[in-house]
Amino acid sequence: MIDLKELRENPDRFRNGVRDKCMDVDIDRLLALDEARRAVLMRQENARAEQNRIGKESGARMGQLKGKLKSASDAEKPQLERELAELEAKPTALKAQVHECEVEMAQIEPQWKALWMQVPQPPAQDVPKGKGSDDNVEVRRWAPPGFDFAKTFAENRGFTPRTHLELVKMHGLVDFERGVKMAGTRHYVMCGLGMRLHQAVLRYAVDFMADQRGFSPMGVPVIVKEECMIGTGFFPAGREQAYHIEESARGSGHDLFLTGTGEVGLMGIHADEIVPAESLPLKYCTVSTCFRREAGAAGKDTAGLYRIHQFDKVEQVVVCRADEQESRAWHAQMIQSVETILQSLGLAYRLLQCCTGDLGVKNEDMIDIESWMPGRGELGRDGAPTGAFGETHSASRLGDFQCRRLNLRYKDETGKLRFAYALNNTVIASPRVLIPILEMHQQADGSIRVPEVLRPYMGGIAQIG
RNA sequence: GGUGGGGUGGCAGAGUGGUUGAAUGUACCGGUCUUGAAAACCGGCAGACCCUUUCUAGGGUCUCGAGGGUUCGAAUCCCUCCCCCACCGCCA
Repeated sequence: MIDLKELRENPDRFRNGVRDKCMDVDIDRLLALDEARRAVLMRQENARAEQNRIGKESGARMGQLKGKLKSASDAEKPQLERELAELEAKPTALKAQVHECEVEMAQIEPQWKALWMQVPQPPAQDVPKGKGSDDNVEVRRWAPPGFDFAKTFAENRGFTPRTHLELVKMHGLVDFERGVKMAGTRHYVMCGLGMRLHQAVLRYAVDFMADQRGFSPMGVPVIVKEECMIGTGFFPAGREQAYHIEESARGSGHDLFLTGTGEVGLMGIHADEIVPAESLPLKYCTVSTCFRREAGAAGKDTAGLYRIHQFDKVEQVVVCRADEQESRAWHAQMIQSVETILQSLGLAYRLLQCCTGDLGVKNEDMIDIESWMPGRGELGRDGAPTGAFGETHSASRLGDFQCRRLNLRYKDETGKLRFAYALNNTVIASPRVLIPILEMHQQADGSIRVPEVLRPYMGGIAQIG
């Protein structure tokens, strides 16, 4: 969430942020609610202060009188009662005042809070303006030696590619029918070498981050309380995307939600903490199963491993000092890690600077990495797909938006408490990344060459089929 | 699932209706002492929010698991919920 003080001082920054992100949050209404809230708060606090003052002044006397009253004779009672009533008159009136304020507050506060939570982090200055993914700007692209983006797959490799769907069927790597039988649409069963490849990719990515980049691997909950979802910024906006375990409906416990990314568990670790400044930057990675309802995506990418309800992902996060330059440096490093991995897997990819309209509520800067998938895209003259980029990674800078929500702080050199800056990036998401791996490494006969870096994780197997 | 015991400041641990945001210990920070350290002694040591401000402070409200209630006044009494611990049962 955003800093309310900053909103009051510089509302235009947030008005523009909302506009540039093509969102609809009424900043002026929030400002009005905020002002109303503070007015009520002030009245309430003044009444309370007076109440407390009187309590200190004559509280003891009141207690005394009450005590006396119990053992008082009938003759003494009226006098005592009178004094007591006199003493109680003022605080009783104040009590009513406080209650009045509470009632008003109960009106204002929920609206104020709800609206506040919706205000997005404004995009960084240098993020290109745009309406949606069509306005994203390509930063650079890379292809393995011998692969030229200007040519078709057939021209590059000398044969027409099979789609990953054909390849997994051919080698029995994935069983969609039985996945659907058990769990419905967008579910699948990973089989044999398919499962091994899936695991190999994940293990390789975790080991890379731990060994080559010094990130601490963590195992985190994938079913979490609502606070974690709100704290990490996925709720309220993304509520429809998350599976909801409604324990409350059973009359016990609290509701839980399945996380759609390891980011939730990783960032939740230090929620409500003041971490030692020396411990920054925190560099964590995790491999976790991710669950997504894909609400609103009906009919989109229905076939294959591209858009599924359950997958596994290695995620990396960095929590660093509240310093934009440092955050940018980490962003670059996290992206570089991914590029190293993709290159070692022999995949072709491009980096896209996402435009303002393609950003979510919580990020101020986002780079998407799309891998080339030869089996995707329009059909060519020969009836085979012409290939297309498909998003496999997303690297975000969140400023202090997420840590503010999570209440994750550190003490800076001057002793001031500050909300840390957060970043996150996919390391590898599988099985989606198996699509480019299978399609890029297929041979003319349909067999698949296993990228060398994965072989140690597959018992040395170099080829599938 | 059953029974019992608990949730108070970084930790430990008092406190059962009225200057208790909270004793005490300990940890931590600063100082004195010391060649240095330890010990001892002195001082400091929660956070959020609101208001004012000569931009450095000052004032106020809230917070003792969470929420609600009783009361002039709640850490303390009542209700609901959550969590933790121990033992038993069940179980991957």
